[in-house]
Amino acid sequence: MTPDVIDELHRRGLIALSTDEEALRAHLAEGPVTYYCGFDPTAPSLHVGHLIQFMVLRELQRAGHQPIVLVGGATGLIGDPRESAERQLNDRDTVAGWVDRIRRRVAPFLDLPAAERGLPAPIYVDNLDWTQPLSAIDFLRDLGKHFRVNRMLAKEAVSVRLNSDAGISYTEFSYQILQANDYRELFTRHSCTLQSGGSDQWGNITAGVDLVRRTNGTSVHALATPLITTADGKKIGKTEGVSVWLDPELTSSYAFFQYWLNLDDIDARTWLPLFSERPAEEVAALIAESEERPASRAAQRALAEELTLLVHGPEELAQAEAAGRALFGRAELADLGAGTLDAALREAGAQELTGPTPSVAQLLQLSGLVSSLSEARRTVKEGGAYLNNERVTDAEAVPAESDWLPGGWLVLRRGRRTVAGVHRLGPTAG
RNA sequence: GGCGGGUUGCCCGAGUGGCCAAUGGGAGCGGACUGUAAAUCCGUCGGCUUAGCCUACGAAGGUUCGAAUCCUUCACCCGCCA
Repeated sequence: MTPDVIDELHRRGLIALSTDEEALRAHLAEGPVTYYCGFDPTAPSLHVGHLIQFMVLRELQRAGHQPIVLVGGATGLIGDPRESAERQLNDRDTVAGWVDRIRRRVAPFLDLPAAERGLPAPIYVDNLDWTQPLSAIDFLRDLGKHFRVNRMLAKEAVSVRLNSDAGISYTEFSYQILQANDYRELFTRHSCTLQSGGSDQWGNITAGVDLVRRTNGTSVHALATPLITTADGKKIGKTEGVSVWLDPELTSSYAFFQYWLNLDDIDARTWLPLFSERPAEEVAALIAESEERPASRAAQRALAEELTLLVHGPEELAQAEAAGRALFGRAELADLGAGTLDAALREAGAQELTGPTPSVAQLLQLSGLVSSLSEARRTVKEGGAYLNNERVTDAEAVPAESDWLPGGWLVLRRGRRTVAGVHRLGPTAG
């Protein structure tokens, strides 16, 4: 018999909040349970923070339960209240596009285990399907009657906003009703009896639990993952101020791999159980290794490998690793084969150049390492710009013919670890 | 609808006629030290054809030799009253 799912989720630190846990445990033990987790399309892609939800979904699937993945085509149009400020509404076409894009990228997490190991294949739903047809009368009579404004005001996200200068729009205030209704719809349509989500969603999740109980008389269940932050209290998944996305068009597999590899020691150790599906003993061994020999970056490496494989697949993982070795290894750039260099730089980020060779400052801007010429000049002045691994001292200097590496490459680097390539077409002779 | 308060750079927040591209803090970025880590210290932090110029202090007008700072109108936010 497989170990109890709830125990396993606890072991990994994936449960921060739960409705009656013993009742849930018993419910899961009775047989396959249909459960869901929702994702709102607030951007073209999910980011690494969302991975934690898939960890929960995968554990439950592995235990034989039936996953439903909801993409919030409707709730994405309304906006979940954030504590900071009102959201900017996105137009309908944009949101619909994001729904498609997110759904496509999410498929491998649950479909693959279904195909490979005969686990229950996920059901995909969009709450636009049942929210769109709701009329104002339906909404106010059939749903609104079940909600006490007093309780709605007490939800944390709402009360924080009420007490802030920003206030809260009626639109966002209504959000919890829609999410609650999702749970009710999935309960009636698919007998869904468990919802998981982030602890920041707890208010919305319990609103759904309450609604189902009130309208159907059934006690359904809920789980929430902890809010994952770095040791210094920042949100997961931001690097250089930029989100780390799951979509390879927004974050390359190389950048994704590097994100995990560059975690600081504390975060790598605390996050390892959360994100790694390795057995408990292996996880413990990796943490011990990381503590004894931090320079081995054992925990970081394990996360980078495992998650790049999960999100991007085996070929992409191999390339991301090779690129990192090539660009950060001890080898001289000139000694790398043209093929290796080519692959590495294309992973790291490459720009094509046509026409005469511009100055170093312009190359830095072209490569995307800096966003303006002023910043390029500043970076050079600060001693943070490198051409082919050699520090650049004159921003206006133009690389010589002899600087072009085999295959037509210039390797530009900003700071210790941000690398990009500039490639020119045609034969390098000339 | 009335009265009062507010809107400054990525964020917080000073600045109430010239010395303001704008104090300070945070974030970010770079350097040193390291292990492609953290901490620490130092530097930097609107743009450009960079000893100069341009654009910026919610928006639009106006006063002035000169405005983020004064006046008018508009928009939005907050509070109190109706």
